[in-house]
Amino acid sequence: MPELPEVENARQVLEKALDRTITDVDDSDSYVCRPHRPGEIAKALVGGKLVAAHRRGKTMWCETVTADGDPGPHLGVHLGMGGRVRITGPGGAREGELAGGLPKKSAEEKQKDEWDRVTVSFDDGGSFRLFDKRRLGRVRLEPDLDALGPDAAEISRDDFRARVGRGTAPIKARLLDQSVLSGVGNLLADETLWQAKVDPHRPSGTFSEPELDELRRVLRKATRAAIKHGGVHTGEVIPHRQRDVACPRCGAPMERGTVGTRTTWWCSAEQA
DNA sequence: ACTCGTGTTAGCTG
DNA sequence: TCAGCTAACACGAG
Repeated sequence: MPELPEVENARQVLEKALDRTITDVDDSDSYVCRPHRPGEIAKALVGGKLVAAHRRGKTMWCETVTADGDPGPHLGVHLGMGGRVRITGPGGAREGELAGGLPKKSAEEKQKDEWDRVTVSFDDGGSFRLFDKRRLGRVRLEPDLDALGPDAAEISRDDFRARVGRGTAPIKARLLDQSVLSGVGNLLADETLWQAKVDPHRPSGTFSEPELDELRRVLRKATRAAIKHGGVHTGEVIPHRQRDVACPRCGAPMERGTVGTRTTWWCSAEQA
């Protein structure tokens, strides 16, 4: 679920976990905490604090300090396909809603405790948890950011031209490649290409510089709007990713197919 | 019962 | 070596 806008939302919530002394870490889920052994993350963090929460693309990480106030390891957090950040306050009281996922379908959305895959407990009785039904999220020490391209919301015009405007794969696949630029997921890619009236199948190397500049402008606009409104599902075309639905702009049928291994929707008239 | 999926990545191929 | 593609991952939802 989480793409760049949801992760930015989650990062802001994660800031509520800063500057609280860590008393315990449950890192016993060795799949979510791979490649660490159980206890390894706990040993590195207990006694210290998280002091800053950063994000690049869909990856978050916290700076930490040790009990002595020296710089500690970075704590990487990735929400995967459906993870969310959950923060509790002193005494364990809930602090706001889960951050980073879909809007609630119903008021009584299930939140089983066993779906808290990693828990960082603080001396005030509160905690930070990675809530993730599917366990495709990750928590790890010293996450490697080298393989990530520039953040999709920050990438410069020249960088975008050079990184996106090459190769023979479909433009959609290029936008989804986190090493090219980071943060674009399946829905944000569809939204951006629809807004820009670009065929998702078109090879990325065939775009002119003005076309790339326009694509970047639309991507940044769609990304900012999604952050502001609470997620990619608030896009203009995303609600129209259904069978027998017309393009909300021109009325032509929306078409469905697979591009770059992912389910893709596009306007049969404007994005052909 | 069975298929799908808003993400990542190891491994294969040309 | 690299760009591009596929399967696998885990498990709930429809």
